[in-house]
Amino acid sequence: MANIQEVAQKAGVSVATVSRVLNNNSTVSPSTRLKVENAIKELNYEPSMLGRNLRNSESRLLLVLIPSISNPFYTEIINGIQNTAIAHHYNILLCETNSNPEREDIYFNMVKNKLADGVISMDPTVNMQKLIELAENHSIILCSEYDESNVIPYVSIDNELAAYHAVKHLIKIGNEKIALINSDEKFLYARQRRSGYERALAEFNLPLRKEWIYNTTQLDFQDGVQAMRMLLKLKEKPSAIFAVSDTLAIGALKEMNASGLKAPDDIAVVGFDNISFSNMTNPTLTTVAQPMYKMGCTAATMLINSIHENKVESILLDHELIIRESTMG
Amino acid sequence: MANIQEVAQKAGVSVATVSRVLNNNSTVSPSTRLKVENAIKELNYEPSMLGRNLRNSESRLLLVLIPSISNPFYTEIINGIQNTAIAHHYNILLCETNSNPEREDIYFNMVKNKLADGVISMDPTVNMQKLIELAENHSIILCSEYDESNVIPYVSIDNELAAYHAVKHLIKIGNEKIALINSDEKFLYARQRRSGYERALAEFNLPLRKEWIYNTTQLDFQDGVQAMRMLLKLKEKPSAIFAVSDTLAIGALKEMNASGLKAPDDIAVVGFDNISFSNMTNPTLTTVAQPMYKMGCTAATMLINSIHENKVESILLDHELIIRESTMG
DNA sequence: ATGAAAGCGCTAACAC
DNA sequence: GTGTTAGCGCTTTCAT
Repeated sequence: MANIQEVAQKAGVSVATVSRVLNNNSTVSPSTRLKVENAIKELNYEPSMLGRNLRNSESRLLLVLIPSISNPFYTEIINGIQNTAIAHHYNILLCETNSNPEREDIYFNMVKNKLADGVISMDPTVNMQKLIELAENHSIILCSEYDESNVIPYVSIDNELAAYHAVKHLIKIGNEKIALINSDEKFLYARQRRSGYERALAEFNLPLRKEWIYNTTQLDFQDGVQAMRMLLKLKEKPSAIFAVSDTLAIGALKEMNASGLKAPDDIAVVGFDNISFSNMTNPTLTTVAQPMYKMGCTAATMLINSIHENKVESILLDHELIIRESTMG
Repeated sequence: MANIQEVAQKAGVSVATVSRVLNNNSTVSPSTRLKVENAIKELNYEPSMLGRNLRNSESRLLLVLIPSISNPFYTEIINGIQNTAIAHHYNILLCETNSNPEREDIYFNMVKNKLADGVISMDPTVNMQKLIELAENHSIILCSEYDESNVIPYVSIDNELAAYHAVKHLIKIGNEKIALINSDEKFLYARQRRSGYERALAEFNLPLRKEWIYNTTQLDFQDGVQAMRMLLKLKEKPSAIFAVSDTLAIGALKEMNASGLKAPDDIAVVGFDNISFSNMTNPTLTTVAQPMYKMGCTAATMLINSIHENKVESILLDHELIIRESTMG
C-alpha cells in the first residue's frame, strides 16, 4: 500500500499538497490537483486512517452499549444511530455488555484509550457511577434508560405517561382486574411504568393488588411465560395484563395459549415497544410504540454535537399506543 | 490526558521503559516497574490506541458485514464473533449494508483505509467481484453465504443436505404434496436448498410442481405471509411447506391462522434457522438449526488466523432438524 | 499556491 | 536493564 510520500513523489509535489488535495480544503491550483489525483489513481493510494486519526486525535468511532443484541427492541434504534453516524462520517462500535461488568470495563477503556470518541449507552444495567465519572472527560449520551440526576444528557420517552395510557386503554375497554408484568424495579423505566400503572388504577378507583404485580429478572420470552404461569395460578385471576415489554407479553400470550385461554376474551394483553414480531403473533399484540428510529437519530446527533463541544439538552420523545387484536373484542 | 512522555518523566525513566511496562514483554527490574506503575496511577494515564495502532500498523478492528441487523438469524452468529474477537483483543465493527451498494463501498474503504484489519461477510447480496478483489490484499472470511469458487475461505453448513433432511421429514410423516417457500435464487443457499428439496421429492417419486415453489424477494415476515397467501389460492393446495427461513415460515403460519387453517393438521410447516421466536409461535415451529454461535466463533478464528498470515481452510458445520408442534400430529 | 518541517503517541532496533 | 532515537502516515503552521 502506497503512502502519502510516494504519491507526493510521483506527482512531483510535497506531501502537504497531497494532503490538501485529499481534504480539498485549501486552495490548490487545478493543474497541481490533477497531477496529484493522477498519482493517487496510478498508485491505487488510499489514505490511512491510522495516521490521520493520530494526527487529528480522534477515532471517528462511536461506542454503542447495549445489554444484548438479541433484544429486537434495539434494532431500530441502532439503525437510527448508524445512519446518523455515517452521515457525519462516524462509525459505530456495537458493544454487547450482556450485563457483564467486565465487558463494560473493556468498553469504557476503549473510550479512555481514544479508540472511541464518545458513547451512547442503552444498557439499563450500566454502572452509572462509573459512567458519570467517565462523562467528566468524555462525551456520553444515555438513550432510553437514563439517570434522573440529569448529569448525563439523555433521550427517552415519558415512561410514566406511556404506561398510564396503556392501562387506561385496558380500563376503557372494560377491565377492572389488571395485572402488571414488570421487569426488575432497580431500573428507572420499570419504576416509572409501575407508577403510570398505579396512577391509572387510582384514577378509576380500581384496586391495586400486590399479587397482580409480577417482577421478572430478565426480558426474555421465557420470563413472560413464567410470569403468566404464576398469574394463572392465582385464585382471583386478572382479566387484563400490561407487560412492560413485547417479549414478556409474547411469552404471556404463549402461556395463555398453552392453557387454552384466548386474548382478549379471557385476558386482554398490552405489550411495550412494538417490535416487529408483535404484529406476527396470534392474536396480534396491542403495544406502546416508542419512536425507536428517531430516538437513535437523536441520540447520535446529540453525541456528535457533544463531541464537537456543543451543549446538548436532554429530550423526551412522544410514544403512541397501537391497538391490535389482543385488546380488540 | 497524560501521554507516555509525561509518565516517563514523572517516573524518571525513558519512554521505552514505560512502553516495556505497558506491554510487559521485555525484562524490566521490579523496582523500575513499580516506579512506572506509580507514575501511571498518579497521572491517571491510559495508553492511546491511536499511537499504538499507527505504530503497529493495525486497528484491531474486525468488520462484520450483515444485510440487516433486524434479522434475528444473525444475532447468535454475531455473539460468537464478538466473544472470539474480544478473547483475542479485537473488536468488531458491525456494518449493515441494507443491501445497499453505496454502503458496501464505504465499508470496503474502511478496510483499504486500515480502519479494519479484516472482514467477515455474511451479506448474501455482497458484490462478490469486489470482495474477491479486496481479498487480494486483505483478510476476508465468508460466513453462511459463500462463493463456490472457494477463492475466499468460508464457514457454512451443507444447505443441500439440510433441505433434503427437512423435506424428507415432511415426507416421512405422510406428506406427498410439499411446497417450497424459497428466497431469491440468485443466492447460492437458495439454489442449494431447492436442490435438496428436489432430491428428497425425487427419491420418493413425488411430483415436482412449479406452482408449489414460491420465491420471495426478501426474508421478512411479510414475505412469508404473501407466499402463503399465493399458495392457498391454488386449486391443488400443498399439504406441507418447507420455508427456507423461520421468518418466512412464521409469516406463513400467520396467514394460515388468518385463514382458519391449523398446522400441522391442515398444513405442516418446517422453517430454517431456529431463531428464538420459532419456539414462541403457535404452534411452535419445526426448523433446521444451524450452529450459529459456533459458526460465528469459527469465522472469527479463521479471520484472526488469516490476519496473522496463517493459512485457513473452508469449513462446513453440522446442522440439526428440530422437530416441534408444526409437524407433530 | 506550494514546500519544509514539526509533531500527534507509541514501539522497537540498537547501543551501552 | 535501560536509554536514545527513528519512524509509523498524516495534518498544519509558518515561510516563501
